[in-house]
Amino acid sequence: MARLPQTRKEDTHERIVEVAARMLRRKGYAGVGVAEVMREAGLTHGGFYAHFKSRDALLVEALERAGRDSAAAVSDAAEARRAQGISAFRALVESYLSDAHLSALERGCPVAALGSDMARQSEDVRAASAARVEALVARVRAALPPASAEAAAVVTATLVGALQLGRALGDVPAGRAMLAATRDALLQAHDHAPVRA
Amino acid sequence: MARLPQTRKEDTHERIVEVAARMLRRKGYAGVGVAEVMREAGLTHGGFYAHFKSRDALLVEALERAGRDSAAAVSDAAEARRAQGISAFRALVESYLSDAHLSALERGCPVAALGSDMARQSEDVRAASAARVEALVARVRAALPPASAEAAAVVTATLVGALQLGRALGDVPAGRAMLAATRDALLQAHDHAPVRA
DNA sequence: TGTACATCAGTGAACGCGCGTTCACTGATGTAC
DNA sequence: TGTACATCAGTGAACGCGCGTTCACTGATGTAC
Repeated sequence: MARLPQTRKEDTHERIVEVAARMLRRKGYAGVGVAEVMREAGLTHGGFYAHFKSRDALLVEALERAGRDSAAAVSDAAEARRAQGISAFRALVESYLSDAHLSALERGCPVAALGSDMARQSEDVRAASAARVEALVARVRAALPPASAEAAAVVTATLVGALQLGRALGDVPAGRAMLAATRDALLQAHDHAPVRA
Repeated sequence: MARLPQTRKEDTHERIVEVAARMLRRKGYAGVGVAEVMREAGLTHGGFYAHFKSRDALLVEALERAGRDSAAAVSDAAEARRAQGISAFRALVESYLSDAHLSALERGCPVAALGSDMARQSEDVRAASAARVEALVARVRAALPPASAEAAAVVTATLVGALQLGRALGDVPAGRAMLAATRDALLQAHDHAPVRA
């Protein structure tokens, strides 16, 4: 499994990125501190710059890691639903807008966790963030029937907005109501009159 | 116009809040610094605590101010469209998802500007933020035909998500395409089969 | 198999800086007579 | 109308703290012979 097993340093590097990927979603861009990341990875902050050119370089790697992990988690949940004969689109919507995702901030979708701050980041970080948005749109498009592919952007906006507002409401029942209303509307629109943009 | 014209101090207070309301949307919660707000209001930072109990207290007032101003701006733009015989819902969607709103971050909707960070704030600030979300949902509901009132939550999520992702894409044409696709889909759904959640 | 040495990952002290908050103060405004 | 004084808005220095970044170092790992 380990190709190029330059293990010592690479293992540490990966551990730092993993910690940062979670902290990034839990606390936002501004909440990721070099010292705290290193401490949570079991190291002292001095060694940080042997692994990353700058804090921003860590954020770029953490974004990619968060996107990959979250996509895998949503895909797994969607696959489990598909196995029960549910359509790909319904499986994606039900997984993304699940109560589990609502409360899984630090392991969830980075686009929902960071969306409103993306435009405020340095150029490198902003580009890596925009790439996460585009990857999410692509995943939504892949789950839509070909005839509705142009609806990918709207559906993505709806998914992200609903998860974010559901969390912002603060009250768990209110957040769940936001998700339930959005699930129903998206699935109804899809069933009765496949969305055509 | 000036009721209770306790002018000197009240004028200053209002000026500080106005500066903070813009800075809050331009730079996010973490970007609002006491010293910078005071400097931009033409004062020194020492006087801040004669006006506010804490930085958080300023944020609460700034959120209310930002919500009120942005709602007024969107309402004005929507009214202008209504005057041309357009439905209230279409007028709201076209105003909220306009290219002007896309690039008016610091004067635009605070929910789109701050959404993903709302859940991370202190209790007071989070509550004031959630109130902005609820006020936005109420405005959307008021613009929907009574039979579609239950769609207010979904539509709000879609509007906020689209504006935010449009800004996150960084590239202006790409952002505008996100808004255009969302406008089309929302208006088509509304015209052909009034959304019923 | 054992010693000598180079490499390398991580340590910990230090830097300059900006943060939110406090406080003794100044100087202008406005009231009393 | 003019002087004496209290009030009040705003000033500026200072506090303790955490930030990102740098750097001389230590001590463990691994290679050479």
